[in-house]
Amino acid sequence: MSQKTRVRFAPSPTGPLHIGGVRTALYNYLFAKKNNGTFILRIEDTDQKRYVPKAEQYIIDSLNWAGIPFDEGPGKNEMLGPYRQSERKELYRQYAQELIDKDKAYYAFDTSEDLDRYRNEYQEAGKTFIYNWHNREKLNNSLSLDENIVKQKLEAGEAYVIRFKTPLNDTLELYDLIRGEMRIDTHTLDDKVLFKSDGMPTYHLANIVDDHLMEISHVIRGEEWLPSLALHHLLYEAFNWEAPKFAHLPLILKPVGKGKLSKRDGDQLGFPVFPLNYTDEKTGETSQGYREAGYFPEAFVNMLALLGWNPGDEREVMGLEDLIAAFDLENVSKSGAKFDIEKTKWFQHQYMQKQSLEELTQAFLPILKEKTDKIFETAYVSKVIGLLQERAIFVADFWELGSYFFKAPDTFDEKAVKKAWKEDTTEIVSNLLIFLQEQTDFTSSILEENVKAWIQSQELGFGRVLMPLRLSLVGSMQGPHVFDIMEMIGKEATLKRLQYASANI
RNA sequence: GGCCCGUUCGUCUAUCGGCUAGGACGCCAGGUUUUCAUCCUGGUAAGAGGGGUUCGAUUCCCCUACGGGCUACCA
Repeated sequence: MSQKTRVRFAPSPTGPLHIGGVRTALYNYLFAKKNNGTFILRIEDTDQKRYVPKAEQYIIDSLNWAGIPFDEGPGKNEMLGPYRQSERKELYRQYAQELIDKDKAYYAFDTSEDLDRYRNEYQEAGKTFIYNWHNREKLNNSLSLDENIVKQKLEAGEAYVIRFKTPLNDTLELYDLIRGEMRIDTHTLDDKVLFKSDGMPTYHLANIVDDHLMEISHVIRGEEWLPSLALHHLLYEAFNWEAPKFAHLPLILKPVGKGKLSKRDGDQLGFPVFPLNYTDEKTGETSQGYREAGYFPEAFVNMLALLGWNPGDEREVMGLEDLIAAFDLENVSKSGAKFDIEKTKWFQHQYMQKQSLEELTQAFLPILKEKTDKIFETAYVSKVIGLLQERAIFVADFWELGSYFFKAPDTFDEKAVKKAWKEDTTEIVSNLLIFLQEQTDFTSSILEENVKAWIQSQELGFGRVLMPLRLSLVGSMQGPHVFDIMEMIGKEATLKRLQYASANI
């Protein structure tokens, strides 16, 4: 076996990749890069019933957006391909046959209906039906049937599956890089189907064959596979192949309540569970993605990395390079992590502060164009963003936070009016207007000095002037320094807004 | 039901037998901003329960409880 680190992310193209899947991909990516290894994408499309054609492209787009592209996979550096299991179909048949020849597997002719019936009967009797050594001699398979009859059935083209012949009394000592040692008694295992009657392998067979052929060194996958580890271990033994090392990642759980995170949680609690927008072709329903919700991929990746792993010190805001340098399977937690949208937003806010004005301006320009027909100079937009950046979480916030830089307020916040606009305010504002009209310099600092001096000369409180002023310019009691706003919108707009407010409040 | 995995503040986590149990998010209070937010400072808050082992257990072992996963010709 190759000494090189080779890991794979092996999703099933049955729908959009959810953030748990992205995190599995991310950990694989980080582990590969940390060890100068190769990150492989393999598409596990062995379930023809659940196959969704566009899901593969969605998966690839998601990885690219997140900044964790694969090194090897469908259409890219295909040295040990093909990387779609449907294209490797014939391969699995050979390996299934090899197991039969070695007496490690057998043909089974029981129909799904037969098995359902057995399961129901057992359940009614308060027992559990397991297809294994308990009863395989009594069921319809090549272990119980006469050799000639089996031959006849096969030649007649009767439908069959191939099942693994689980060894009887053995205690397996399994090892997981995250969880350590485990013991499993093989007599509790069932004879899993390896090869289906439709000619496709099941996950278990395809997985082992491909990981071996693709020279995978480490299998890093979700905890839902932990119960299958014993079978996989046995399969490697049956083939007489060296098994890769395994690491089972904890699951991402619902923010509230019980169980693992699902699409429903996102809908109910109002946050995305998918990296990119996804429209279900059957229902026509679109689920929002992190990208479309306005998250930066760096923030998204940073949040996911820290959900179930830590760098061993107290750093939290870490770029991809930092994550690669610090990544270690030993620091992955053993227990599931509840997803926290507030913490996710906090990461996004952190990355918002790191963005350059140029990048933010380019990102905001299209949004601004949608909101108003007026054309603004790029330099002006950049200045506005500079004033708003520290309070923004998303690029779209620049409009919510600063629409008054681009258009005069037409309504005034009721509570703010109550607080700021007293009986004598209209008179004060008309005096202020006269004073402002005389001002030739609308530079923020100079304006501030002059206006404050004027307020004092009028023997008024600052609040009685500054609050109505802000309300008139902004429409509510919020926003940056009021004199910065005046400088930005200029003298003419300032006077107009004061006049409008006086007349309309 | 059976099998497997897990269990530290509300949440994400640190601690790998010596603890005044640390950090972050959230929340609360104060400061800054004569607005709001940001920001700064401070505060709140945790070892599931019971047995062992040990001079000493959050840390090791066992039991119970709880949580999670699997139990398909799905992955």
